[in-house]
Amino acid sequence: VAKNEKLVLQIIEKAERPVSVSDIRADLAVNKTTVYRNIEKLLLQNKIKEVNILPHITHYESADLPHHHHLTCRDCGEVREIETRELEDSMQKLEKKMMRIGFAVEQHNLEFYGLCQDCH
Amino acid sequence: VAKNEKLVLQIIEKAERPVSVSDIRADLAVNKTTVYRNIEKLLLQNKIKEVNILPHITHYESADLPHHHHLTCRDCGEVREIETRELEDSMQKLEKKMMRIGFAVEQHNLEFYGLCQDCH
DNA sequence: CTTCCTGCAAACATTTTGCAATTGC
DNA sequence: GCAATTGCAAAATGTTTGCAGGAAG
Repeated sequence: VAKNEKLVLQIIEKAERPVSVSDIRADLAVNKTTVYRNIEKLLLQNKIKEVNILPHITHYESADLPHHHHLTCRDCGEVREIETRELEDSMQKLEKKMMRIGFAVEQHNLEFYGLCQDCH
Repeated sequence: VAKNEKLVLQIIEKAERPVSVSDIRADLAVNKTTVYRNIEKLLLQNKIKEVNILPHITHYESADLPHHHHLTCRDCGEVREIETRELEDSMQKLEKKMMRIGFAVEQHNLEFYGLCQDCH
């Protein structure tokens, strides 16, 4: 396992919120190409996941985290993880329904946007 | 109301699935800057909505459509609208819970990805 | 005449690719 | 020595901005 691959993974795992490529580069003095390539490897190994907490900038988080979704403040950008246990039941029912119409759901992406307490 | 603004809106409204800027440009021979600027106006007037059916390419759809979400095939890219009425109840409960912890949810974004019948 | 709209070129941001140099077994 | 990893420059996308010309009222 290459050194930078390990370092990129560590940065993603230790962060308390999803990180972007530029977040990683702020912590690790390597070429951006190297970052992208290591992210690709980590995605293929299912060690990290892509998340879309904001349009146009892909963020990544550890794949070891329990299933959850995000709450992002449109003002300060704060990101909070949110438990959606109740929702997952209805979600699974829905996905089974989709299966019956021939669509095999592999993934869902749920993001909440709004204003946090401080910005409100 | 400018001519191109109206034309962009018509393209978005008549499409049966969310369209990207390049989809619009394939139908309308105007500069890309014009498309982006008209989209911005239409968003401000709440006539259209941004949707993230795929990473890295913003799509738009009419804001007149009833609230719904999308099912996107990762192979052929087919997009289907999906009723999520059951889900919206649990979703609203969740959003009220978030409100109680001081987070005012303004929007949620829910996308499903998988394989359609043909690609399966 | 004045405001709004458009096109063009250039800038920007994110991501990808080709190639040559380097590292590590 | 060979395969995997890296850096650099360049390209490919998607999006934004400044400016000048043209359309519309």
